[in-house]
Amino acid sequence: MNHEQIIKNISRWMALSEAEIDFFTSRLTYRKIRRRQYLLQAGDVCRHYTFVNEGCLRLFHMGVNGVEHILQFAPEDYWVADIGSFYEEVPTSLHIEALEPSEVWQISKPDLTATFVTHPGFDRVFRVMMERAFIKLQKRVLLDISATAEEKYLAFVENYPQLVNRMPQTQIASFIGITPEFLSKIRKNLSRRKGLPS
Amino acid sequence: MNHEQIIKNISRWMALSEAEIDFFTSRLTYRKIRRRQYLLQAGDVCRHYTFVNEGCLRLFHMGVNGVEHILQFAPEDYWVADIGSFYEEVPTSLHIEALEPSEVWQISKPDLTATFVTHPGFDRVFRVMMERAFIKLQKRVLLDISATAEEKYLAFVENYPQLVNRMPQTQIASFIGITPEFLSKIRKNLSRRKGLPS
DNA sequence: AAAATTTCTTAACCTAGTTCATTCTGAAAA
DNA sequence: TTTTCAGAATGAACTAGGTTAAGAAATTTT
Repeated sequence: MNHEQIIKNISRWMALSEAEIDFFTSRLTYRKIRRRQYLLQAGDVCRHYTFVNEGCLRLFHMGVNGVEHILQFAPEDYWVADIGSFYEEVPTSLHIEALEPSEVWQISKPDLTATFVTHPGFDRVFRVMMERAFIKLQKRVLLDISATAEEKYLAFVENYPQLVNRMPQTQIASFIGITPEFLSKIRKNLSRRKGLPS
Repeated sequence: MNHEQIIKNISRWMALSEAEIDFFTSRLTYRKIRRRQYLLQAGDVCRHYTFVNEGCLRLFHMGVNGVEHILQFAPEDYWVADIGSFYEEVPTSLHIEALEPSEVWQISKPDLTATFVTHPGFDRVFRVMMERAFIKLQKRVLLDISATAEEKYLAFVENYPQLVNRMPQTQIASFIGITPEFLSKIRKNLSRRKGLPS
């Protein structure tokens, strides 16, 4: 429960003074979360920005038919929130759930706003964080509209190597936008082509 | 060639003082662009943030086979840039091209940086702009991984009503991620189902 | 206003990916 | 050690969407 990881994370984007770090960390809350526990459910307002210190969360949408689509995996060192719901304080249509027992830091909107007001440097930190997230998402859109399922899977393997052998295949399929059955086929093909040494 | 539109655009996110507006506008450059003219080509570094005052641009990717995929339409009142290339000053893999004769405001990275440094309020403006863009893009990802081609088209009609009867169908198809032939089918189906009054 | 080019439509055929049903596997309970 | 249960694999039948090609319509250019 120390701040090391989260400070390292935000310092990536901008040098921060002691005072800034102290102010920010004093506003954080630490939470342990059980597997399957929800941090956000459709209909709620997203009240916190969440930083994952350990474990893995997912941000997902659930269709009328009960079909789930994963918008974001959030393993260690990732931020997750429904940004629209958080800033506008409107009900979300998404869910955030722990896929593993996890530990997170959270900051509420009032506390984050206070941080922005008293230490404007954080506007820049969060601007740059948004830019990175945007660029990543844009690459994903390009894949989604242009690539085959196999290409999308290979891109996933490249982008989230730490998750490939950690998440059930059904979750990965739900992130890529294909059925688990088809992902199974793809994987078989790939391993057949590569040839598994005895 | 006055600043009305662009000032209105950025003021949406935050109240700006006279001084801030003056500083910012003094850094802007106005350009008229012919149809088909490129503002950015793969291999170049994206040197400007571009605001569209009139006309319409597109940000797109061109695959090896020559197939184009549109990441963003930028009609009046939109901003467009390859954000990654712009901030990192690395070569882009994207193109920005005018789909119509257009008129734009541009700001270079040095000028935008100067703006951030002397008037930190602009960090907030651009953070909020990024957030909006991110939210929109996240909705698009959800559609891309979950919806049928018809649903994607109907969402496009809802999101860009001003473009539906203004852009060639082939561009719309390239944004949605389907072939123009199939979009033709979808449109026929829709108009048949709706029944066109004599 | 003719020529040239781009865009749209249609239709026959093709395939990547889905659906559904069944079996298999392995880890956790008990 | 057996039972349970979620996840993974397999395969057959199906369908959304792609491909190709050719002609018709619309726009741009001259």
